[in-house]
Amino acid sequence: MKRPTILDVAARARVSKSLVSLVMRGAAHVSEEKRQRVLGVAAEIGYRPNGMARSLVRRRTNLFGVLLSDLHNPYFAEVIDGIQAAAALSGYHAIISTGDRVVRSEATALETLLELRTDGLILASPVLEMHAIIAASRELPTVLVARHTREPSVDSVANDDPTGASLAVTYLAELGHERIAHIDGGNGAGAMERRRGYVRAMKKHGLEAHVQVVTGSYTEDGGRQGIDAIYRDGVPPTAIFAANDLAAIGALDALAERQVRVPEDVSLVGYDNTALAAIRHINLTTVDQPRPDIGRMAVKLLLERLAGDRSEARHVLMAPSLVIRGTTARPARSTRNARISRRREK
Amino acid sequence: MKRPTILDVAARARVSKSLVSLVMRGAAHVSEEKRQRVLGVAAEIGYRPNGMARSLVRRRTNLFGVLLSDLHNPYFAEVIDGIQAAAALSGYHAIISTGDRVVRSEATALETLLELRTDGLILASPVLEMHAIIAASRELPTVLVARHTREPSVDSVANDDPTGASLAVTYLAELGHERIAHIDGGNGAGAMERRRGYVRAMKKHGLEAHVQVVTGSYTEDGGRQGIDAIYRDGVPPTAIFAANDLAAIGALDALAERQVRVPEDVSLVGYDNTALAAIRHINLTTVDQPRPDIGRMAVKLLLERLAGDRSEARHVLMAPSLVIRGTTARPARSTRNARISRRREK
DNA sequence: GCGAAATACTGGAACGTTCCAAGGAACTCG
DNA sequence: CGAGTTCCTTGGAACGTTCCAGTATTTCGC
Repeated sequence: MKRPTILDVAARARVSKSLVSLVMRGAAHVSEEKRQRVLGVAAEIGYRPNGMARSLVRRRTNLFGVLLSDLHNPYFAEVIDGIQAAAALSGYHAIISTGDRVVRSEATALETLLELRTDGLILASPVLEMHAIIAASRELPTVLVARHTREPSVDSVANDDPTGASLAVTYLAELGHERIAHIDGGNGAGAMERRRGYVRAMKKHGLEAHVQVVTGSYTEDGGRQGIDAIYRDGVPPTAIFAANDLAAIGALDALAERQVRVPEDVSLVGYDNTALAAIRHINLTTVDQPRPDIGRMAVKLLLERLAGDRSEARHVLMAPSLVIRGTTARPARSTRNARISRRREK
Repeated sequence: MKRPTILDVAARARVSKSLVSLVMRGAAHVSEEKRQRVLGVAAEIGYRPNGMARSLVRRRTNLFGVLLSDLHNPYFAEVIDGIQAAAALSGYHAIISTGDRVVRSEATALETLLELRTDGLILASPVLEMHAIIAASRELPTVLVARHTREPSVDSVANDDPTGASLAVTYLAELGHERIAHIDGGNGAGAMERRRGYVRAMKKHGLEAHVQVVTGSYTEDGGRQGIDAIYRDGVPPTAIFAANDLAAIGALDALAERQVRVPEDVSLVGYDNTALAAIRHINLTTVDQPRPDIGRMAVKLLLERLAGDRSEARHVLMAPSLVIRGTTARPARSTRNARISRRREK
């Protein structure tokens, strides 16, 4: 019942263990006769090389460890698609682990990955403290995904949040909106960058007078609270840019309760282009991140380090794009002002 | 720059490698003095045991391999929560791999897991052929999740789909509905069982005359097509049980297009209780599967096998439950018939 | 037809742990 | 106080591979 080893195959095929090793690795310069014999015996007795033993002597596992903050976030599923595709092309495999957004369990998951001696580490939006990340990066190539950093010792790849926010604002401004409010993501990852991008874009379009940022979060409730704040006083905006899709959906719901129609009375843009946004029932205009590309880039950074091509850190920002769906439209005529009207008539 | 080994620690702490090994594993009967010395040196030079070497000699990895058909399905995220929690309690770690619903890449992912010598295998709704699964189950404890089987050599744990369907139908019947239609899941996993459960429950409530099954699928489009079929001819039902949440949402959308109000004109029940269903904007009554429990049970089955407690297969069905939200109500009075009215008045 | 080069194969030494048998020191008990 | 325990500690033998240095054997060029 014991698992057969390379020695069992060798004995049975009447060759040395070294030759079996060569055959299993597909090496050249092996006679066809013995190759067939070894392969035959291996299949017959159900031999499968022991990856642990191989890794031990080769001192590499061909494994990338991926530490995910949260499996529930469908965002990461697509990043992993990219990781797996790129890793497979170079003969690597990804093994995924998670710490459920708890620092302690994330640390033990990381520890397991390090003990396993994975050849590289991809940390996707971890809640880990930066010093733990830096410590890991000293032991093996490490890339931080979807968490902004300027740390000189660890590579990173993230979405270009300011540009994404700018895409949303620019699109709304070009539709003719001026009073564009932003429901922000509180202190969520990238929320600061999106907020900053919103403000900068508003200024660029000469709309600094209409800048309105209300506090929200990356949740349905955050969006709902944002709407409450926006409609509490003053002239309501004609367009709202929410920090992410979930907040946008919360906003959508709160707007419906207030009998405010979308997009007739107010346009709404989300961020992330999650599966939710695509649901016809929701049909949300949103900013898409190139998730698979982010995963592929993470692997590329790892491979560069492994090849020894590079020792200084790279911080890559991937360009987002706008996905136009049904929650955006031109502002109602009454709210458009003269200047915009004129411009549109040119 | 080379990673320190147990020998480096031993030399520096002036003890034998065996003692270092004992200290690192937290063994009893080690003098406090040497323990401190070893621990101190280990921390100082950054020693971390090599898991590969350990696994090689111990002939176990304390790793469970989890092969996922599809990371995009949030369903599995919660199953994995349960797996990780239960595994951690017994000193195991889960490593996750996926084949993106492609038989070929699922097979190589499985191969990687086997070469890694994981101690157990959890196959979550794989698209793999059954013979490959049986082959794997001969090499190590294997449990099949969310894929029904009666295979005597491999354990399985799944949701009790007929019971879930019955919960939905029974609830609708008790609300007073008689014409309850079912949009099925085509040949998706568990679709047959849900269909069968629907028919059986209808009979149990004396509603066999109103059984109406239309072909759909586990997608938004499937739900939309189902609605088209239902409203094509005859008297429309007062309640619809969709094969899953996605189909229910497609149905919701198609119903809105036809100006049919939910739940005033027709009640709608989904299946799976995905995050989508909970969104206030959708607020779908649905059947919940105990996902974390399914994961925990999978680990339990593995541990039983590893302890040698059991050699014959177990096929476990977990009980689902109904989550009542906003898409269900009593049928409009005009459509209720006398018999039910009488019964309700008792 | 001879030396060099290519081809085909081999045994032993790693890789970094854990396990085992054993041995010395210190304690316990009648 | 002597024999048996218990407490610490140790070196050597695995675990299952790959790598390296080498040894035959064959092929090749001139």
